[in-house]
Amino acid sequence: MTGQRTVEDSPRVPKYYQVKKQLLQLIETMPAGNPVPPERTLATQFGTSRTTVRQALSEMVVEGRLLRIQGKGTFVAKPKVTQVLQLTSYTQEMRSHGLQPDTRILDVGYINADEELAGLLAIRLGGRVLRIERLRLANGEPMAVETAHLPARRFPGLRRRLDRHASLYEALATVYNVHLAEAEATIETVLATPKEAQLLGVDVGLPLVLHCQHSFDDEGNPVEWVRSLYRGDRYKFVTRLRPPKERT
Amino acid sequence: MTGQRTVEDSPRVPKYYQVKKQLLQLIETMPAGNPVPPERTLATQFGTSRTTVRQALSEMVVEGRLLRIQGKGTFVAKPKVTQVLQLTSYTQEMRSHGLQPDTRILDVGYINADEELAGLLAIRLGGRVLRIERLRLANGEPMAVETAHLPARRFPGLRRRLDRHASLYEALATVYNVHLAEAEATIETVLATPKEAQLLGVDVGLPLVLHCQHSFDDEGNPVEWVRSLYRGDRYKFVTRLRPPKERT
DNA sequence: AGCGGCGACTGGTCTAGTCCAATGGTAGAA
DNA sequence: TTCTACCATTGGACTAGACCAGTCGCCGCT
Repeated sequence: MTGQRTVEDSPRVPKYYQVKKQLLQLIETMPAGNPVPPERTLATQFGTSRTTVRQALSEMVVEGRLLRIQGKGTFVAKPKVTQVLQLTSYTQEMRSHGLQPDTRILDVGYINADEELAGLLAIRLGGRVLRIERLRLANGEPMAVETAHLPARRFPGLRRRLDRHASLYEALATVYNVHLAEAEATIETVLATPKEAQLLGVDVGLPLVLHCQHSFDDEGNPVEWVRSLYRGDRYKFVTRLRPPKERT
Repeated sequence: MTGQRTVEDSPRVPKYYQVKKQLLQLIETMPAGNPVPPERTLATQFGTSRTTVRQALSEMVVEGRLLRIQGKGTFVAKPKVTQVLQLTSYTQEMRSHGLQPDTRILDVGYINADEELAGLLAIRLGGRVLRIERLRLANGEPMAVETAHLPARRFPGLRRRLDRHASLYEALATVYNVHLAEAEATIETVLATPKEAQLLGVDVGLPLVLHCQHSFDDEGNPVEWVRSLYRGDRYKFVTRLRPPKERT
């Protein structure tokens, strides 16, 4: 008996959390890729319902410790990828991790800027925007979905040139002599919609990291606005911090 | 009838996700703090089980759209706080949002550095480390749990001086003439343990943002290592990005 | 008036199922 | 040998409950 919890000391620990702790011990010494016993087996072993086991497993999936595949089983997951928050292309970033990058264009087209997008890209309301939706993979595995928005007028013919360059940033530099100098990015937690889940090969509702980046060239003009969704179970981000600029 | 999903086009949309979409419409025009109907009522209205309703509600809680309080009800949540990723004190940060900051010391004590901590703080293995665990509140509401680690030898008497300064950083500057110049921070998704959940006033398993910060003074010496847990439903982070330093 | 207890109501956890969807192996047919 | 169908196994989603824990209002007693 663990004894009753004290009112101010020990929080009530749900049953599934106890199961989670036991599972953490179980997989502690397992290498990535190692199979974990099926849910129904674990439920029998732990003397609990399958729902309770599933809850424990789900948390471990969210935290990137396990990988669950419907019809196949549950496996110990690979370590998270550490992504540096900086202005660099996805291709370069993955290569620096020794991973084979790949990009699939999901959709390319022109849209008209609404008020928000017009403000972000410093174009007029209704102005033409090139929208590029891409799926980012590493070693064949989906890692992120990105939707970039660029002012069409500033980069004529960019759409046709996308295939000829290793990355969008390279195309901007080579063809238009535009170099990204700085960006402002926001990061927050969101959950995978059914469509995003399908693209990323995860279950609906998995926590994702929403990263919105507003990039500027070296003259301070806005170049793009990119909305990226990263798998929260697969990524860890790292960045440098400095003190705030002094107020004058 | 919505028709069968095409294999490559439309993902299967779970029933709870349909419920979620309806709930999003329901709360769209509601101000923060507005009560949402109880789960059992919603289950009857939507003609579905309470579990299915709960799943939809849970996702909206994780995303920071709803706030659920056991025994009380479910309410439309306040907008997320945007936290700038920079070297500034919590107190200053919250004030800049027009929020009333408050800090409660949970635990202060000395520990001996293990290998990792010794490396981080550039002290010898087993060296004395001041560990400060704090709960951060804004307008009386828990927002984050922080555990700071500083080399005890470098800052003698710091423990006794904590109460006399508005923030730890101010104490470091005033008493020891130490100013933080730069830090390296990692950010990743974790889930609230029972203890963390209790401290933050949330349910076990709520996604949190784990922020680990390794700070240095203007001579490049390590000053602290801080592990912070922010509520993912309450925070959005913003930062500035630059290109990587050129390789020479 | 203040305090405590009780009950109604709310959300949190768990059980025991059932059914659906995805995976992969095996057997049979071409 | 190759392809297809079937089946067993796995995880995903959902139902109908039951029980627990927290909140708050109301009523009765001091």
